[in-house]
Amino acid sequence: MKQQIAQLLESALQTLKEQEVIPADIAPSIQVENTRDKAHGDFATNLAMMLAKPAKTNPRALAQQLCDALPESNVIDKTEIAGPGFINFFVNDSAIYSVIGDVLEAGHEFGRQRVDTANRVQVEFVSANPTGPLHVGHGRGAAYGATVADLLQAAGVNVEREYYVNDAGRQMNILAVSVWLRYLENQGATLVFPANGYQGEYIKDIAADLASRCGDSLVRTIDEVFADIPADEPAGGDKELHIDALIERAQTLLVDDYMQVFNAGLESILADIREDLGEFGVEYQCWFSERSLTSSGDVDQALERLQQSGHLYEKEGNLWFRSTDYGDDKDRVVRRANGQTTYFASDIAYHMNKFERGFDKVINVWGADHHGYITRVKAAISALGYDPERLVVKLVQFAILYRGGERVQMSTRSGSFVTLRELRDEVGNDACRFFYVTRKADQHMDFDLDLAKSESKDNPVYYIQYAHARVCSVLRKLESEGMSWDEAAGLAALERLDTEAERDLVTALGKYPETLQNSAHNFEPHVLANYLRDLASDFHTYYNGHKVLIDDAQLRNARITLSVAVRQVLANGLQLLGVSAPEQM
RNA sequence: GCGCCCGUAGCUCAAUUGGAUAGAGCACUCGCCUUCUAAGCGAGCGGUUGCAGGUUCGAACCCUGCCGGGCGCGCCA
Repeated sequence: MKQQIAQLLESALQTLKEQEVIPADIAPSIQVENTRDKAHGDFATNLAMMLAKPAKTNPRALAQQLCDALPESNVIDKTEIAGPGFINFFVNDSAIYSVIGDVLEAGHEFGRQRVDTANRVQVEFVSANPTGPLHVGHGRGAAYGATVADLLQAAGVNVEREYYVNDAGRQMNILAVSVWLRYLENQGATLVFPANGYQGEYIKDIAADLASRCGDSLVRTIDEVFADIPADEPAGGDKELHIDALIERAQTLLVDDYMQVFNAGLESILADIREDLGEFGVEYQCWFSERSLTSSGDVDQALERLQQSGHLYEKEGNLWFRSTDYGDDKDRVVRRANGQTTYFASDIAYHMNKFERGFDKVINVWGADHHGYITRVKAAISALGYDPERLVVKLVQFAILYRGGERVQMSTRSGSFVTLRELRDEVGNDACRFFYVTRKADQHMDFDLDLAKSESKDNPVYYIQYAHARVCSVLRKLESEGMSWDEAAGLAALERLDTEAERDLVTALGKYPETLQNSAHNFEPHVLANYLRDLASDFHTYYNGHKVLIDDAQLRNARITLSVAVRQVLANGLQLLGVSAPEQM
């Protein structure tokens, strides 16, 4: 519809150019927008205001000339000039109402675009370190990333979802030591658990599991383990030195068996994360291992490429990347004097790998606390010769939980953080998914647990689902009353839907496809969430004032047809948000 | 100190990316069940968009400077 109007305007523009009202050499981008207020018609353009200056006339006069030059159209009822020079378009009802037939014909495909396989986009999200269960902060990234990916797919993008598994590095070694020490306890040893170790109960479960698989083959005496280890923090020492020494000791004592312990921790936690996300409706096409970047040679290759192009230099034995060439605050070390590559080096290799895999665009969903990394990663991408615009980083702020009006305190240290699983158990997957994406991602959000759990109109999830269930209910009632619905008759009688509420509802349906597109391409799921709430509201208003199951068969068929179309759009939208559309509540 | 993000109704948030009179929900006040689910609907109340300038036909949005809040500034991950 917008395109049709834009074409009419284009034609009018040409006419005025020929009449030399408007200079021939300007080519404005014609903007047709939805009106905010229906008193302004259905669509509006600001064209006259944009052209008034070059045409050396006032906007309203030019608007009139544009209107006069508009070709005849069977879609437009009338145009009006309003405000400072807007041209408002009033579309005739049959054009507006045709969307109902479109919805019913397309069904669950309505609003979706066919996937263009040439346009490959990767969405990487969550990517939490596999050192413990996901918490509510990861949950928001999961809901956001999954929804963005689904939206893009619906918008016709060939999407691949990926989880970057940080299965290398010091944190993972700390996890391995934590598991091993709990295993030793499980095998009867008494020891003081390191302050910097992973304290959670889940470590004990992994240790017990390890014990049942390996028996006592991994047992070493406490004297061996702790001999000459520097004191831990509670004993007046340094917790970092303490844990690092324990890591080294574990590797020395266990030799090849160390990796068995290491992998026991990694695999168990990864399996848990995978299951957790699966239950949350989040699936990945690829779980990408950080370790694989080293074994495949990608890290070496990436550094080699940077070396070749002159972006690396050595200083004090360390190898540095000159990221300051690309606006970074300081240069960054990629390989330490001891030969170890840094985490950043892995990140460089990882992004090189992504582009080498042929993705046109790469979207990273990061916690907002990682924003400092954007500059250096983009710098590396540029230095490797890729267009940094092909990487889009979306930052997700943390959600603050409230229960009973009180902020739920969370801290990793005390182990009192709330896991995603606990949250899902408490409020349900539907409310979780919806609440997480109902606010802009880069905005702090307050997550009201009581509201998410409440089964009332205050809860937007229930509110939308209820609208869907209501239509289902009407259809059930229809059947039990022995009445029937004739879709063709309904479509033929749409002109009977002549009340204001009905026209509003149909207009809302017509906005679904573009809402979906905007929501997808701007990576803003909240736009769709808000739309669905508004659509549900329009339907509730309609439902309250219009009885559907009436004796007038023609009007009844038309109203059912409209209701079913609304149900379809609600279902389509909810599905994209990962929320169920119940038939009964 | 430097860098990034944010500041909108009493509260939680929108605002089609520069458009018309800044909108919803909650809270508060008042109405609506003999009707397909009241898990619903309607009406009212509520604003100097943190402050001050600037850019233009037009600013919550763009620019500058303040004020206030968050985060980041390791060879950690």
